[in-house]
Amino acid sequence: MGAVKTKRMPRAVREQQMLDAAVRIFGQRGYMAASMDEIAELAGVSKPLVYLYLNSKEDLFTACIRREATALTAAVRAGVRQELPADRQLWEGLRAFFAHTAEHPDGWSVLHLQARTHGETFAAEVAAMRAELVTFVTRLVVVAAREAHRDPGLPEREVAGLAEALVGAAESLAAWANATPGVTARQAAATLMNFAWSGLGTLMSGRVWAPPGEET
Amino acid sequence: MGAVKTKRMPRAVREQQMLDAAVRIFGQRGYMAASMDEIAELAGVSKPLVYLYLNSKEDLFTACIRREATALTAAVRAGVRQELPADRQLWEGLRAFFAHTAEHPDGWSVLHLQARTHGETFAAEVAAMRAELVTFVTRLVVVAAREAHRDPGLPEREVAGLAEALVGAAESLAAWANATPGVTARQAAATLMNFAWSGLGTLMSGRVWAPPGEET
Amino acid sequence: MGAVKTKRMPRAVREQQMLDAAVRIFGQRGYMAASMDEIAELAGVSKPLVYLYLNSKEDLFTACIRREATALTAAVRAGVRQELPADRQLWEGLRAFFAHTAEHPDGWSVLHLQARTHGETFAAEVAAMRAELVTFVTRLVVVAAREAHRDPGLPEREVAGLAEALVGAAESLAAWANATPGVTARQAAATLMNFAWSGLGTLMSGRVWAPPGEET
Amino acid sequence: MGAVKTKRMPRAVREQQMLDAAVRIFGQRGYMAASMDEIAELAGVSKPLVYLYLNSKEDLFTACIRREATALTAAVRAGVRQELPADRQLWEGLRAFFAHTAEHPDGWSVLHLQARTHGETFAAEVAAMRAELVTFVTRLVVVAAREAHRDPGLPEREVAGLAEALVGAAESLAAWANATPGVTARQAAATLMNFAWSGLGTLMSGRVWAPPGEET
DNA sequence: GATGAATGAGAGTTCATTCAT
DNA sequence: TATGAATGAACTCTCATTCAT
Repeated sequence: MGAVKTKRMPRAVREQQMLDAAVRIFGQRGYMAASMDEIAELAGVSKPLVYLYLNSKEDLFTACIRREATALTAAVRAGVRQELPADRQLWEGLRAFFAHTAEHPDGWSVLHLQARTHGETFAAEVAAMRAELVTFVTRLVVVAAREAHRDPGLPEREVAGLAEALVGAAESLAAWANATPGVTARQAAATLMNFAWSGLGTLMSGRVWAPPGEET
Repeated sequence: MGAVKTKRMPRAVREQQMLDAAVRIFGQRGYMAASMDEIAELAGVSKPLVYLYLNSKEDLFTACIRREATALTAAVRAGVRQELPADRQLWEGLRAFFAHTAEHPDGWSVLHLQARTHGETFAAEVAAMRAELVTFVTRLVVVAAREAHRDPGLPEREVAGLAEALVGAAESLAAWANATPGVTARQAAATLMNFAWSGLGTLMSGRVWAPPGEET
Repeated sequence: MGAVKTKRMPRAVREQQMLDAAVRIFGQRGYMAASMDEIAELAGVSKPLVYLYLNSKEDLFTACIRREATALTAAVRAGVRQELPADRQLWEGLRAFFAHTAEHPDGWSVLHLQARTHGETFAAEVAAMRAELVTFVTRLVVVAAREAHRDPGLPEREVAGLAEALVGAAESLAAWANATPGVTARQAAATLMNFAWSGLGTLMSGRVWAPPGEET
Repeated sequence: MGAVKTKRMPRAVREQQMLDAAVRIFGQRGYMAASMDEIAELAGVSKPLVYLYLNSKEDLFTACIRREATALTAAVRAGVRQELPADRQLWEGLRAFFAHTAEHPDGWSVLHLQARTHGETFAAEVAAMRAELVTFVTRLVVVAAREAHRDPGLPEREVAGLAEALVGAAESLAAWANATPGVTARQAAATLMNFAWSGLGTLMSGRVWAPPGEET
C-alpha cells in the first residue's frame, strides 16, 4: 500500500501525492480520526515534508476540499453541452455528477460528509461549490420554461428553492449510491432525473399541490 | 453555561441531563472532536459519573442516537392523523419532521451528520430509524395508489433511493430557509411537498421520463 | 458468583466474608490490580461498608496477610506431634504446610507472591510468619543431631542458613505445586523431604562438599 | 535523579536507556504500580518517545523480561567451564547466578517476582528462561551420573520440582545473607552448594528417604 | 447496620507539530 | 529537497475514597 518511495520529486508532484493520500484518509476516517502519520505514510513521504508543503492539518484539509470541489464542478461543466434542450442538459449534468462522485468516493465523502461536520471554516469552502451547482440548476429551470414558451409560473424564490432541493437530493443520493452495493451511478441519476423532472414538469404545467390553510 | 450544579439527583434524572449535554456537544463538534470532559461539565457532573452511568464514549453516543431517533420518529408519527387522505398525511408528516428537526438541531445533526461518519455500528443505529421513516412514506404511497385505484409499481430499491433524495432535499431546504431572509420553514416545507408530491404523482401515473439511450 | 446477599449480619461475620473475598481477589489479581469494587461485590456488600469495617485498601490487604499467615502457622503447628523423632516431625510439618497451601492457594499467593511485590510494609508482615517457620526447622535440625548423639558438626550460622534454604525451597515448591496441574501436595512434600533430609543427613555425617579455594 | 538529559541520541541507545529505567522501576514497584511517566522521566525522555519505541506498557515489560532473562542465562553459561567435573560446574553456575542476581537486583525482581504475578503472557516469558536453567542443571546431573557410572533415575517432573526448590532456596539464602551481618554471598552460595550437592548425591546413590505409609 | 450518589487524582495512550541536520 | 528524533497537550477511562441518608 502507499506510493512507492521515490526520492527527489518536483514539488508539484509531491503535493499531488500528498493530497491524494489525504483525500483518501480524510474521506474514509473523517477529519478528526485521520492522522497525519497515516497520511504521510500513504503518500510515501516523511511527516515534516507534509508540514513543509501544506503547513498544518487544517490547511491540508482545506486544500483537499478545494481540489475536490474544483474537480467536481469542472466534471459537471465538462459533461454538459449547452446546445441541447434543458432536460437533456440536466440529465447530462446529473450523469456527470454521479459519475464523478462514484469514481471519487473519498473525495465526495470529504465534500459531502466530512467537511460539514467540523466547523464553519470547512463548511464555507464547500458552500462555494454548492452555490455554483445551484446556479447551474436554476438556469436550467428558467431555460426549460423559455423553451416551452412559457413563464415558469413560479415566483423566482420558488425556483431557487426547487433548485436547492434538487441539489440536496443529488448530494444525498450520491452518498447513498456510493454506500449501497449494486447501485450504479447511472441508476442513481435516472432515479433522480425521473423524480425531479416529473416533479418540475408537473409544477410548470400549473398543477400545484395546495397546502391546507389551517394554522397550528 | 451548563446545567445548574444540583447535587444528589436520582440516577434516571442525571442520565437524561447527561444525554442532553452529550447530544448538544456531539451535535456541534462531532463524535471524535467531542470530549467527555466537555460533556460532563455541560451536564454539571464529574466525568467518572458519566462513565459509571453510560459506560464509554461509544455507548454514550449510541444512547444519544437511540434517544434522538426515537424522539424524531415519535414526533412524526404523532403529527400524522391516519384518517386523512395520503397527500395530507405526507404534508403533516413533513411538517412534523421539519418542526422537530428545527427544534432539535443538535439531535438532527447527531442523526444525520455525525452518526454517519464514524463506523458501521453507529450508522446501523440510524439505519433502523431511517427504515421506519421509509416504511411510513412507502405506506403513504401505497395508500395513495389504492385511493387512485392503481398499483404504485415502484421497486423497493427505488423507494429507498427516493427516500434518500427526499431527506437530502429536506435538509437542503431547511438550511436554505434558515439562511435566506423572508423564507419560513413552513414555506420551505410547502415547496418540498409540492416537489415531492408532484414527482411521486407523476411517477405513479406512469409518465416516466426516458433517459436517452446513448452511451458515453 | 459471590456470597448470597443477606442483610443485617453481625459485624464479625461480615468481616470474615469481606476477608474471604479480598483474599481471593488479591490472590488472583495482585494488590494493585485488585479493585475494591470487585471485592465488595464478591463479598456481597456495598463498598462503603468495606471501608467502614476495614478502613482502606492497605489495611484490608494487611488484614488479609495477617489472617492467612496466622492460619498457615497454626496449621503447621497443629500438624506436628512433638513426641516423634525429628525426621517424622519435619515430614509432618512439611505435609501440613503443603496441604494448607494447596487448600488455600489464594491465601498462599497473597503471602508468597503478592505481599512481597508491594513495598516494605507488607513484606514485613510476612517476615514474622517466615521467622516462625525458620525457627521451627532450626529446632528440628538441632534435635535431630541430639538424637543421633552427635553434634551437628556444623556451626550455628550454617544451621541457620540451611533452615533458611529449606523454608525458601518449601515456599517455592508450594507455589509451583499450586500452579502445576497434577502435582499433589503430598508429592511436593515428599520431593522436598527427600532432598532436604538426604542433604541434611549427608551433611551431618561429616561428608561436606568442599568449595574450591580459588578466588575470582 | 535519572539519566542526564542528552538530546538526539540514536534510537538503539535510547532504547537501552529506556529498558534500564523500566527494569529499575518495574523491579522496585511491580508491573501495575509502575507508571510510564516515572519510567520516561528516569530514562530522561518524554513519554511519547517511550511509546514510539516500545509500543505499550505490556510490550515494554515483555522487552524487560526478555533482556534480563537473556542476560542471566548468558551470565550463567559464561561462568561455567565445561571441561570441569559436574560438581565444579554446578558450583560455578551457582556462583555466576548469585553474582549476577546480586548485581542486578531489579532485573532479578522483574524475573522472579513481578513477571509471575501478572498474567500468563509474562509468566510464559520467564518459563522459557527457567526451562533453560533447568536443562543446564539436568545435564549436570546426567553428567555426574555418567561419571559415577550410574543412571540418575530421576523422572522429569521430579527434576522440575528440584529446580524450583533450588531457586527458592537460593533466593532465600541470598536475602538472608544480605540481611545477616557477617555472611557473604559467597558463603551463602557454599551453603547452598553443600545442601544441594549432598542432597543430589544421596538421591543418586539410591538412598531415598521413605515417607511413612500411614494416611491422615 | 447499610447504601446510592458522587468525585479528585491519575493511569495509559495518541497526536499534531517542531527541531536539527 | 528531505528526515530521524523528540515532545506538550489532550484524550478516554479507572480507582480509592467519601458524603448524605
